[in-house]
Parts: sequence; structure tokens; C-alpha cells
Amino acid sequence: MRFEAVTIKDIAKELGLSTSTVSRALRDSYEISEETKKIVLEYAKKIHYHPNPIALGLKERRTKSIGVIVCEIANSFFSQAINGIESVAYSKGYNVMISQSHESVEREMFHLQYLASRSIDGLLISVSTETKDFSFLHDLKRRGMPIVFYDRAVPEIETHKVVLDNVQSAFDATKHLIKKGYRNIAHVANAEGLSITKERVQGYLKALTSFGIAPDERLIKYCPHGGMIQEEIDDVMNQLYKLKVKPDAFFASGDKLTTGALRYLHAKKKKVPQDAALVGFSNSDLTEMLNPPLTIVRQPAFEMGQQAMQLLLEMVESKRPVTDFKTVKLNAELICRASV
Amino acid sequence: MRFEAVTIKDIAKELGLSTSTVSRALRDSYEISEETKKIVLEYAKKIHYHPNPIALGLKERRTKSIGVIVCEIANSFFSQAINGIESVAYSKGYNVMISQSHESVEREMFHLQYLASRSIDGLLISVSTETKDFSFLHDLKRRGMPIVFYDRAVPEIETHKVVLDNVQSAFDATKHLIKKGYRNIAHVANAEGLSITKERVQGYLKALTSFGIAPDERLIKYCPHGGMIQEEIDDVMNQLYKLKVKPDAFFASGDKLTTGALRYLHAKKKKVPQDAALVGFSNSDLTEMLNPPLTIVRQPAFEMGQQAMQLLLEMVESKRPVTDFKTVKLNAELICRASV
DNA sequence: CTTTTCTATGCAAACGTTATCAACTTGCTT
DNA sequence: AAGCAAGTTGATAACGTTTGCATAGAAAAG
Repeated sequence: MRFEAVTIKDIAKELGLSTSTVSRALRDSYEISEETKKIVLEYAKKIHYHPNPIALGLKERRTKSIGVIVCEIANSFFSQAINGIESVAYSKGYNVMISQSHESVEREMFHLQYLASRSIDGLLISVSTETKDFSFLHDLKRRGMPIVFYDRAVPEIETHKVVLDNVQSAFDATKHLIKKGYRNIAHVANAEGLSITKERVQGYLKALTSFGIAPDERLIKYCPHGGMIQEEIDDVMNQLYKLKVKPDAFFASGDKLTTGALRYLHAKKKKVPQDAALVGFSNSDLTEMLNPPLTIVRQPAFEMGQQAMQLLLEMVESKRPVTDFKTVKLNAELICRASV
Repeated sequence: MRFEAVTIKDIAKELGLSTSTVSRALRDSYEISEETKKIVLEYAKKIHYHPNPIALGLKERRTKSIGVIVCEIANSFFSQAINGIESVAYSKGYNVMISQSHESVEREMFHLQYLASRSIDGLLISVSTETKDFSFLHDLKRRGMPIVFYDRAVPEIETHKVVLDNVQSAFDATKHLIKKGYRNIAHVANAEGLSITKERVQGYLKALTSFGIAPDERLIKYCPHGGMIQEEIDDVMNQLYKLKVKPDAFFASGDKLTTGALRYLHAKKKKVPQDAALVGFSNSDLTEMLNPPLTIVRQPAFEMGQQAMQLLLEMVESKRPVTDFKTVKLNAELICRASV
């Protein structure tokens, strides 16, 4: 069963005109007489004519739609970022196509392949934790696809980036724990390869050293799937609790990692913050109602989405290739609650 | 700056063949010699050729993509439903275009208009709380667009529907409260016009009457925006607390309504369940860690998405118009925790 | 050595739209 | 009366792909 839409041909046939005339009438061309325009417009409205974006896309070689690849829409950071992305896109007449990688390279490639083959005018991407090979993205960029990274950038690809000041945010969170008297601060980190992970680890280490605490390698644990599966979090938490000197605080550097760590602590009947404190990255609006209310690092997700889309549209609409790339760095907000 | 993709013409020119030969070689046609096929396939792979879906869409008059309209991806029910939707779609080679209505008719229409003009093969929709006029959907259906409703259906439009057994779910939730000894059970309901709202109210009333409790109109409060804005929830909660006989339990029939009600109770320093019990619809995986752990009605969101997409693809791929429509009714799960 | 049959390939049309150019009316000037 | 400009409109090509039909060359049959 196929949906048959009204075309310009239908109008032309009905009114005894050529398709060119109808097309011009619809676009209000000066060449067409007022009378003809009126007839065409009226009839077009009557039969609900809408130009076929597919045909237009083929003709114009652009689709006025932007591809967005996120890890997971269920992640509060990403869903808020998407709202920011959409707000800018719609205001400029662009459509947004959202795809989830679920932190899998395979899925990511699948979406990239699809989107890349000329159905989008530009790409907004936050790479998956698994992605190690950026050659496809590189290639895409080389062939002229406007790309903007947001949140998770790829250092080796030069283009606009909208990221968090991860070093500072992690520093602040860790500093907060130190100031509150915690000394054995474990860091439950995201996949090791990600730039954001490295920066957050860096901020964490910087805080420790600048307050005279010797960093301990064993207190840093990476989660290759970014916390997508609870088991990996349980694993690293178990490992941390097997250390001779047990951690008295946890710093989780990702949405899923934060809630996953809390889930572990709940399951093991550990009291937060009595048995161990917890600070984590999160954009969920439920954190204040959790038990205990969580101290969190909250990213300006909406704003990041907005800025990324703005930069992308600049590239898309630029007449000549953009070579001067910006990296916008935003600050997170530390919200102190009872979990510390 | 425009992205130039590799086309069949590029391959043809490079190899000194015609576009038809290349096209047939790529589709492994019997007419083409093995040798030619090998050459073409190798070169296509080398330069990363991918067929242009736009051109294909124009030619085939279908796009192999499905439009999905949800209220909000940040809603755990919808994000899980989308995962179910995608799992089926991808396995059958379809792409999914997600659009958010944010419970606004205007946005919903915007997306419908765009999607409808022949860029999708079928539509999966859960209508917004605001939508009163279904003529556009009606029209779309009449013109042959395959449509499946999931969760929020429109009774007056005959097509496949995948819904929850709302009456039963609300009945169970209310019954649970009654069994636990609560008598003044308030119902914080979604927008009054929605079919799901009516059914949930019906289940709530049925439970009360079948356990000999006289329903009280004043205990049922509707939220026109479905809890998208906290103020409307605060409003109805305030109204409920102004009643002479204050409610001793709340039944919230929507994801946002549930967390919104809890947020209100937290803000007003009401102890749950001592001051008032709370049961609500929710699919969030954080509810067990909330303070207190929430008793919830959990919908089989993933499964609903899967089934809806399956039915839709049946329609899309059917040779002749489908006239025999199914309504799949699924059951929710009541998860009992400390909030009651 | 001609005719037939096959195999492999190319040509051209189509999908819906727009842009370029050509063609046809008018009415006016010379 | 011939020519011409202005004002409308139409035919055609193009975007990338597939596909029915045509055609080239070669092998097989007579």
C-alpha cells in the first residue's frame, strides 16, 4: 500500500498548463501573470499540494536536514542537548534526524553510512565509547561534509567542537570531596579512549595533587561501555571495594556511571554519604529526589546543543569551505546536595 | 560548502562502462559477467560508494524510512518505546526519523507536514495532549499513508493500535492502595482529552467502587500539559491539599506526573508514605533509588514499540490497502516498593 | 558462409522538481 | 507593413538511480 502524493504534474494536467509554469507560479515568479498564479495557487491549496522534498533534495543537492548521532536518547544529557539542537535547527528551517549509537561502533557506522550518503547537509556527532577508528569521519570531512563535534570530540579531526571544560569540572568535583574531608577518592571513569575521559581524569588528578594527596592508580577504574551495562559498574565497584584501603568517596564521570554507582551502593546496603560519598556527572532532574539527593556536576546540555547546531549551520551555509575552526568550551555547574 | 558524494556515474566514467552496467553489477544481476562485476564491486568499495537514498526514494517512490512522533524523548517510556521501534525497523532495513511534539499541537503539525510530504513510508504516532483536531491525520490516512498509533490512540481513526490495558493498570494500582488501607486516594491525571486519561480514570473509579469507596470528583485533577511544566502539578497538588478531607494517597497516571508529584511532596516536606502514599506510572530506572523507592506501574514500553513497528511494516509492505485493523492491548506491571 | 542464438553491454526513460533557453503572443514603433 | 520589445508560457535538461529494450559481438547451427 503506497501513499500517493499530489505532484506538480497533477496540477499542470488539470489546469492545462506546463509543469514549468506551475512551478514558477507556486514560487511566485515575476514571469507568470497574476491571473495564472491565482488559479494555480488556489488549485494547489485545494488539493493539498506540497513539494516533494525527495525530488527537491535530488535537484538541489541538499536536503535541509541535519543528522545527529547521540549515544542514547535515554541519557538526560543527550536528550537535553537534542532539545537545544532542535531549537536552533527549526528556527532556521532545518529538520533533524536523530540516530542512537548505543555506544556501539557497529551501530554508529550503520548510521553514518546511511546519513552520509547524501541525505543530510551536515552532521552533529558525539562519538561512541567504542569508536577507535575515525577514518570514516575523516574521510567524510575530507569529502566536504560539515561536521561538528559536541561533548565527545575527536582530537585528531579538525573541525568545530563544542565541549565541556572537563578538566575544570572534574577538578571542582574532586576538590569538593577533598574539602569535605574525603581522602580515598575513587574515580569511576568512562571508556579510556574518550577525550572527555582523559580530561576528567586529568582534572581529578590535578585536584588530588594540588591538595597534597598522592594519586593512586588503583583508584581509577574505566568502564568500556560507559555504564550502559550495570555489570561493568558492579565489577569496578567490587574491585574498588577489594582494595586494602577502601575508598571513602566515589567520583563518577558520566550520567550512567553515576546512577550505576548509586545502584551498586544501594544493592550493597552502603549508606551514602556515611559509608562513602558520591559525586557524579548527571543532567537528570531526578537527582535531587534520589536517596540521598546527589551532589552532581550538571552540564549546560541545552546550550551545548544550541551552540553546536549554530556552528554547524554556519558551515553548512557557508559558500566556501570553512578552515578556521573554533572550539567552544563551556562550564559545568556543581550542585551540592546530601550525597557528600 | 557542499558535500559531494560518489555516484554511479563516477564509477562508470572511471571504468569506462555505462551507468546501467555499473548499476546492474552492483545489484549482482545475472546479465553482467563475473569479471565486470568483480571490477565494479572492487572499485565501488575502494571509493566508498553508497547509493544515494534520495535518488532511490524518488525512483522507487518509497524511502525505506518511518516517521515516529513522540511527545518527548526525555520521557523514559518513550525512549524505551523508541528502542523497541528501532530494533524492529533496523532488522527489516528501515530507517527511523524521530520527532518530538513536546505536547504541542503546533510542533506536531509541523512534523506531520514535513514527514507527510512523501519522505516517509509510514507513520508511528502517539498524539500530543493538546491535539483536538485529527483532520490532518484523517486526511493522511485517507490518502493512503500507513499509520499506527501506540500508547495514545485516537478512537475516531480506524487503524492498527498498540495500547496499554489502561483500565486494568489503573485498577490494579488503585486497588493496591486500597488494600494497603488508604481511603482518600487522589488521582493526578493527564490531559482530559486523551483516551489513555479517560481509561485510567475509569480504572481508578472502578477500583474505588468495587471496594465500596464512594468516588469524589474533587479528588480527580487533570494536567493539560501532561506534567511538562511543574507548575501545573504544583497547582493541582495545592488544590488537593486545600480540600477539607486531605488525600492520604496519590495515584499519578503519567511519567512526568509521578515525578512531579514526588517533587511537590519533597518541596512541601511531606513524608512518603507516612503523610501520603504515592503510586505512579513510570518507566524510569531510577524509581527504585528515589526517596522513597516508588511503587510504580511499569509499561512494557520496548515491547509496545516493537509491536507497533511490526504492525506498521505489515501495512507498509502490504500490496493492497489494509482494512482489517487490530488493537493490541498489553499489560503493565505493578512494582511494589516503599512509597505505599 | 550465412543465419540464429546467446551473452554482455549500452541507451533512454522515468521518478518530481527547477533553471535555462526558446517560442509565441501582443501591441507598438518605424 | 515590417520589425521589435515586452510579457507569458512551454520544452528540455539535470539531479542519481533502475530497468525495459536495443545492439554489439561471438559462438553455434545450418
